[in-house]
Amino acid sequence: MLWGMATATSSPYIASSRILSGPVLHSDRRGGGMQPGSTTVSSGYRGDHSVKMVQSDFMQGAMVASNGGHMLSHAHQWVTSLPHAAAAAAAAAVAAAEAGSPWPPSSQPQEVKRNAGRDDLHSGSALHHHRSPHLGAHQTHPGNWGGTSAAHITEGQQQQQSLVYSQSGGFAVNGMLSSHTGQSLMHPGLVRRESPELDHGSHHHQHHHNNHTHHHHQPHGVSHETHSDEDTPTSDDLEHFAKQFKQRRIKLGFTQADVGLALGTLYGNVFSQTTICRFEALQLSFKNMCKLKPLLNKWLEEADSTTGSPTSIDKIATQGRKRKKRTSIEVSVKGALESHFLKCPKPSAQEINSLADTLQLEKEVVRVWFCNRRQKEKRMTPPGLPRTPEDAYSQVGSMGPDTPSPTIDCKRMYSDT
DNA sequence: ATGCATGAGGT
DNA sequence: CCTCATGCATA
Repeated sequence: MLWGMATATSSPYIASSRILSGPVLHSDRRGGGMQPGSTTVSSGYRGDHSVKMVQSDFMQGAMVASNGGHMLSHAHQWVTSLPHAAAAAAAAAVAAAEAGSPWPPSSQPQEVKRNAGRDDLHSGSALHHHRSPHLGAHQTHPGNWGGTSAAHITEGQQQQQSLVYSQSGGFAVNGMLSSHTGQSLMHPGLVRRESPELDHGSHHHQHHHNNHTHHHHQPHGVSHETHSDEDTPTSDDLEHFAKQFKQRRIKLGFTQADVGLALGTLYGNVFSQTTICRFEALQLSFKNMCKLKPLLNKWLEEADSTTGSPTSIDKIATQGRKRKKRTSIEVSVKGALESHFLKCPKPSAQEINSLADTLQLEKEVVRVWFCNRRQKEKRMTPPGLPRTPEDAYSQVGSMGPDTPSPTIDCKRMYSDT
């Protein structure tokens, strides 16, 4: 009954009552209209209307509905909503994860606050974004892990939002799921294709992250280094965890997609392969990493405890709405954009306009490109970091407060798979 | 594994 | 319009 309202309110993509709008197309046109022969792959949508629905969307919708009752207002051009009865296993959200922990050390103002899961022992830090969450020792260098530290990011407006998902279903929680797609259900031990770097926590890979988020434990409580806990982890923690997580995951024979799905059935939040992948590669923002860690950690526990649990899983439908076809930007154009980005990461609307014009791209595309580019800049692991097993470059980081890191570029790296 | 995209929130 | 969390679609 939780979705009672959802059904009522219904949104384009919710399969509440059969709204079947069928392919209601609007003459698409976003921004400026595409140029003929431009790089963009024409065709805003393809003609396949598959009936799909993403749980997350569903949930979100439901939530919104229950919360305020207001939800999306505009139908999208590309949307082709489809009715679909959904049998989801999710419910309201209690959630609470008040996301809030930003990078410990960073000039960027952000609230530091931990979720109210349970313990919260920090002494009442006044938590005023202004250094020292609880230990305030650090805080120096700018933000940015890979040092790409663009000096240009001369501003610091960063906000954050809270996510309100998560819920513990009182039901339908059957731990692990293994997709019998062909690679699950194996036993740890013989799986794994090749993993040069094997376990053991004896290796110390100190990365060059200038983030000297030293891990000193709190004045009281938690004092284990095997942080599997939930205090604001240090980036070191995260890195280690991610690494370990990946290892285990692989050993257990799960794919990133499996995990994402399991998380959904397990805790209510479904995640895509992409997200899991990015987590493992530390390509998420620090904050985001912190938020996901606990979940993945739980999964891990469940996973190996359930060793061999043959719960079956069902592939729920995916995708529901039509997206604008992904625009492929030519390399040369990308180069141009890159250049501009270096000069000015945040071009004004007008600059974007002219740029778009010059490059013959839709304004929107350019705008989004910059947004994505900026986001990328904020990820923990600068793309291209010697993340391969063989890394181990002990480059010893004595980098202090500021890491120049001139090289923002990053080269490819080939790894397995 | 990643590139481009969508959307919720905030200004 | 931005930031941020996420993910479809792709290379």
